[in-house]
Amino acid sequence: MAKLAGVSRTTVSFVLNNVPGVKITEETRQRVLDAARELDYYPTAAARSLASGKTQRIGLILGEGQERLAADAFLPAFLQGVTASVHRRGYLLVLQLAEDVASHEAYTRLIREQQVDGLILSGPRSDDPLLSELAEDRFPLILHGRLDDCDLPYVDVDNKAGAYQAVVHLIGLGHRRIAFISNAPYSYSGAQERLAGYKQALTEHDIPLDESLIQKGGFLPETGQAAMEKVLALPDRPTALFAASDVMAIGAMSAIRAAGLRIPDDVAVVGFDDIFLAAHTQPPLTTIRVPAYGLGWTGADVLISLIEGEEEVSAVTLETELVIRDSCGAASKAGG
Amino acid sequence: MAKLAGVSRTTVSFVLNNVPGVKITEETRQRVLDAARELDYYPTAAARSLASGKTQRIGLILGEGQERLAADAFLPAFLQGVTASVHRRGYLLVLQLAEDVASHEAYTRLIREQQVDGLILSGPRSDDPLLSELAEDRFPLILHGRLDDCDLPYVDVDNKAGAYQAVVHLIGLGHRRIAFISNAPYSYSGAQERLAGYKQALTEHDIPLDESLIQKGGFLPETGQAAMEKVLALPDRPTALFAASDVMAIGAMSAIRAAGLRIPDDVAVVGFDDIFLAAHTQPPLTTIRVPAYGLGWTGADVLISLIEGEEEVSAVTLETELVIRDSCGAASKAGG
DNA sequence: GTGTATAATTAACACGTGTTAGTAACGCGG
DNA sequence: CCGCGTTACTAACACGTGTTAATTATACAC
Repeated sequence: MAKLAGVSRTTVSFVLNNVPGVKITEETRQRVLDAARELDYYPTAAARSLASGKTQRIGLILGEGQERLAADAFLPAFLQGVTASVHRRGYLLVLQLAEDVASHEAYTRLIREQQVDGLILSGPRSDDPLLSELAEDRFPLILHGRLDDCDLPYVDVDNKAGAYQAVVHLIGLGHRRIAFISNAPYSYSGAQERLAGYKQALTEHDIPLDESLIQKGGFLPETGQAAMEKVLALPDRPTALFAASDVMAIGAMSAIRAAGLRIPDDVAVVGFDDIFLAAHTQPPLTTIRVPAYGLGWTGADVLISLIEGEEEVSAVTLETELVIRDSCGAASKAGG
Repeated sequence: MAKLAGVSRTTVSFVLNNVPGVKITEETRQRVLDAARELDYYPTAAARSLASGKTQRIGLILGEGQERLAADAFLPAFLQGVTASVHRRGYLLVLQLAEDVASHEAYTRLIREQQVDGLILSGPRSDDPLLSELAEDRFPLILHGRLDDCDLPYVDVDNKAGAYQAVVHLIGLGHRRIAFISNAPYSYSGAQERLAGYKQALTEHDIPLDESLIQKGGFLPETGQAAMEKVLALPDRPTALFAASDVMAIGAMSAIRAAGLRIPDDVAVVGFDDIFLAAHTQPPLTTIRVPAYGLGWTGADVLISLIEGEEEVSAVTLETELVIRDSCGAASKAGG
């Protein structure tokens, strides 16, 4: 305690916390600050938390299974955004991975032990009863990824609009038989929304839906490859593919090459995510850019605002951007 | 407090913590446990920390700049390993990213505020004075990545042996002009070690070193591409490339294709890391597999052992593994 | 000078747990 | 019935901070 150096102790607390409504002489204030600097004083987190009831920490729960996480080229930028925001607000980040978010053990401890002031929950499940319970308790909670039958605040990218954008681009290039490979099981709302965007684009351009062109993908590139093989085996194979993730696109491109077809001449490809390797596939991948950093940053920022009671935010949706490279054929057409 | 439900309060602490050397009747023990279960009691972390002096948390500092992190296809598996180990030991993980580990603000707060019991420091810098200071204070600290002039315990992969393995493989396929592209600036010990392995392999096989074949890479694929372009412009271009990271290999492959050369026929390529996309490049990449999960797991495990005073560990080095795919030409040679 | 409002500081309590020292209950030999 | 050792429990203190209420110093008007 820095009281030894100065004169008081309560005063130290007032000075260091800049408590409003308390008048301190400029002289004593300086004396306290000097002493703190000399002793290299930092208040003990545990004591502060105990007394104030705030931890100055938030938790990030990543509810992704092993395989999804391993193939998540997205996480680094997302984490970067989260930590940047958290750091700016003077908080710390507690990270927890869970095989399955629905297994409560993952975050009940964090909440019940009061390890954190709030949570970002990535990959929520609609069948999680604890979620509604937390919502009732008004525990500060932000979802990363929309949840249909739930009014908890969330942060997400506009998946449907992004997919729509991608497919309209392909339609604009003259394609009418466009295959779809999902980025994940449809229990993930993101997968549903990207499919919805695909369908909307086709419908609005009077192109009939062909269920045989719609394939399920997973997280690993192999699943994209397998899905594409099925589609290529159809009697009337598509001239274009919209893969709902870049990883799926990369797997699918392996299948297309293996079938002896050229990209984009025989099959045009558009992906989703714009992972950092998308610019270095063969050919470079046209894709929908997702602001991973921004998602993380916003999620943390909104959560902390919620914790500090500044505002009442319901939901934030970030926009995507079409990045045109070579795999869709637009570049060569423009050139020719 | 669950004392209301039972009879005491100190007893509750004894029962829940299973304090050794204290005898409790089986009956009261059950009564306490029942009450705890009924009230869904969890001890408050802050109070526990304050009283015990332990936080049951460890910190992970990632000292990677923006660009490196964005291109780190490695982080997910590493994090998975860390969190799995941390969780198993009943700890929590506090994650902090720092543009530069040498900027102390990144972790002084964590230590001084006693937010964590120990730290894993990734990407340490030898010019960091605080490191030796912490070493003297005997603050539990594990480095991820070796540091030459420092005797702090570390966890790392055997970079030199891995590189040696890769280059010997190429030599075994008949190559004698083998280019090298580093995975990072040489201020990173890992980059130095991989270069050392390359040199050792050549020397042991009586192949003279050609400095013009040794190029500096960075973190982004573009740097690998640029490095390869330089090498290909040489009058006597190499027949093989050892890229010290898969990301460099992917960038280099773009350059090789752009030069109208075939892989592996004209230039054989071997990478390093075995990121999850390595199996889906064109052609699939032969590479050195690094146990990212194991690195994370071991780092956390060793740190916690250190914290709990179980053992005195100095350093752990994990082995790499050669994964043969198509880009080195071994497969086609075997087939033909 | 006296009373009163205001400014500056501090004493004292609270936060919820771990832990040491001490007390009450019990058994048993004498 | 007493004394002593063992067992089962608890009272009381400690951890380091935030915060309210009380205390002392200062300023000002009459």
